[in-house]
Amino acid sequence: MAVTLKQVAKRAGVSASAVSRTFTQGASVSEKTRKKVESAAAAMGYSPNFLARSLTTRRTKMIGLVSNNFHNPIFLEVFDLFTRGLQECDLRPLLVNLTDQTDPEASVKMLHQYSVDGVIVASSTLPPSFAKAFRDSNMPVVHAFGRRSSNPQVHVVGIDNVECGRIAGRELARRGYKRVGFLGGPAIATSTRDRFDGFIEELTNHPKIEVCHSFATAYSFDAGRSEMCRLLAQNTPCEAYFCGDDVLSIGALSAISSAGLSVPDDVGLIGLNDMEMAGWENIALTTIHQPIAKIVSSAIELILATLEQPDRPPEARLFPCHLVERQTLRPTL
Amino acid sequence: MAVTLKQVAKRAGVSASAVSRTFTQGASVSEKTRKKVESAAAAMGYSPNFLARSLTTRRTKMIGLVSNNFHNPIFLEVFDLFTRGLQECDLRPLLVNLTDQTDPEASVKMLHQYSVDGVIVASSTLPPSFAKAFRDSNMPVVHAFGRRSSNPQVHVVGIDNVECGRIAGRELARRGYKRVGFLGGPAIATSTRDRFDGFIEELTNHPKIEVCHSFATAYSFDAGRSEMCRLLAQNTPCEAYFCGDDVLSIGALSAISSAGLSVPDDVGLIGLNDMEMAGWENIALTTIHQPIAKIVSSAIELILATLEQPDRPPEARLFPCHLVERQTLRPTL
DNA sequence: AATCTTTTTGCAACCGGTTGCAAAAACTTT
DNA sequence: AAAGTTTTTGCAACCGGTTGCAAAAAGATT
Repeated sequence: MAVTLKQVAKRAGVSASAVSRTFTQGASVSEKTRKKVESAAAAMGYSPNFLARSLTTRRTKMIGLVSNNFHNPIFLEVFDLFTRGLQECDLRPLLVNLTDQTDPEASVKMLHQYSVDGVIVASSTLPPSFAKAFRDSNMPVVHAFGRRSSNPQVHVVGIDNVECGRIAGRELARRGYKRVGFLGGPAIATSTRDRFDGFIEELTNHPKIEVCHSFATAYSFDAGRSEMCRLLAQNTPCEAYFCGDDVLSIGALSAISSAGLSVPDDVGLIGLNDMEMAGWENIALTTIHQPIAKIVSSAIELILATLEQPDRPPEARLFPCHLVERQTLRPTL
Repeated sequence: MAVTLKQVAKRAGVSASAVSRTFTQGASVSEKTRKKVESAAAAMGYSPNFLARSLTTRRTKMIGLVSNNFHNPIFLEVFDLFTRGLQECDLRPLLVNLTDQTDPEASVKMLHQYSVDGVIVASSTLPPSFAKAFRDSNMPVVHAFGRRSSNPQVHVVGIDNVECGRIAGRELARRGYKRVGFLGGPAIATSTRDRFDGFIEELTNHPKIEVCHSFATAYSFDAGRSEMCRLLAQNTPCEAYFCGDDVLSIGALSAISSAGLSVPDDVGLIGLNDMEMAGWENIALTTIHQPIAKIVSSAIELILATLEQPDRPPEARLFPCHLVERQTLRPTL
């Protein structure tokens, strides 16, 4: 069906190598044969088969794009950025959705079988078994939205979650709240732990402030909503909450208004991410901005660099975050 | 680096064919050699290279997953469903993000160069140039969320947008609204046109009802919001609007509450899609449910069938939609 | 044990390309 | 025009697999 190099060679009256060379950057072909080949190719609608080519070049220009965050709307933005960014570098994302049923080893093996040049793991909630499998995969791997470890085995690009926790703690203290809560994502997620640690650490500087904490079962609207419902049903909810993620905050927001309470008058909220929706006028969430565009482009840059230079030592790139004030915290007293 | 079939063959003391056959479904190998090969392979960590294999089998088990809807949160659900569904069928999605800068021909060519077995185009706003390029690609193509055409050239799976327009029109009429509006997505999108046509058609049965219409620039929150702002600033906004998509509705909702008006008391809204967010308690959008899970699984089923039987005539599968009543339309008078 | 079947095996060609190498062709220089 | 230099070219081997075919091995039948 498809036109092959040999057919083009025959029609152009040249050898196969000549055809191959016309389609290879920087190969030696005279202007004359190049013209002959190009017109034959155009007439026949030929274009080289990348997979066959990859066999010898050892480059497929495919990147495994792996994630398990298909329920947090911010990841749609993330996928948009990744796909566009990779396409601009002439790379193709092979998308892998890690579900609970997925076997870590199997996904790594699959990516290996498809000879992807590298893997970008985009997840803030990567189970350790996956982290380990990718670490041991001896493919170039960049973990975006991951966590810096003391002994990094794999490139990490993301934010300093501990620092984000501190920022949130500091801000709630500054606003004069006396009883604050941490409403985190899944307790196992490292991002949750780190945000929690920073939050607590900062608030130990303010011994008068009382701190509670609890964890939602997922980074999702429903989880945030039901956790906040539970908290409000207790006799003494906090004055303000740091939610581990915007989508949790929005769930919490919904729970609060359903309970007939108002934000920020009755309960204050601060989120994390600054997803597009946080800026919607009917949400207007005060939140900590995570520079996802920078994270994504940096991850791509890093994977490209690692393709060039595979033995590059693992690197952690953490970007600073900043507070975006909207309308879910009460004014400073 | 990677272990090859030949190395395994050598170690197992058999021919290359024997190794190949142990890893091929239904090939003839004795139990004895299979065991030998399997233990050698396991010891060396061998697994077959899919791309090399694809050269002879002519199956890559890769499916191009093409979309330009990276700003409508419902598409995160769509991508989740597609990736899971494809993975279950042992297929891998090669993701392509069609941006405004993308050249239709070039993307088709690229998918061809990667020898994808088929293409699923998931878009409700596919520009005609792309539709044409994919139609002419002579690859198996299924257009999900597409439009039935009178002379289909390509498989389509989706909903009957005209009928959705009718449902919305009927519902607004039933509620006794006397002045209704259509707030559509981009005027060029076929889905918008069809929804509009159905809406108008239905309302011609109710000559007393006055109908206006306008179009947002995209299927996005911002577009919905700014279009609704514009409408409210006019002297005579309608009593209720059918928005061409939930995300538009939510933008409109925001505009309405910013204007100090209330839903459904001052303005009624009905959306289309029933995205997860529509059910969030602080949104509670009355909307027309689009069965995306069915659409996705049907699209996958159809592409699988087409792989088996490439000359299968183009088919249109349209699923029925139904109204989901929440709280953005006033009760029947 | 000899013959006939069936199963298993390896050879060799092929899938669609790339690339090192040496020969051929095209320029330069004298 | 001969010799030297540079560029272009085709051959052949290779990338990592699969597969038709005929020969070898195993099993069944007499």
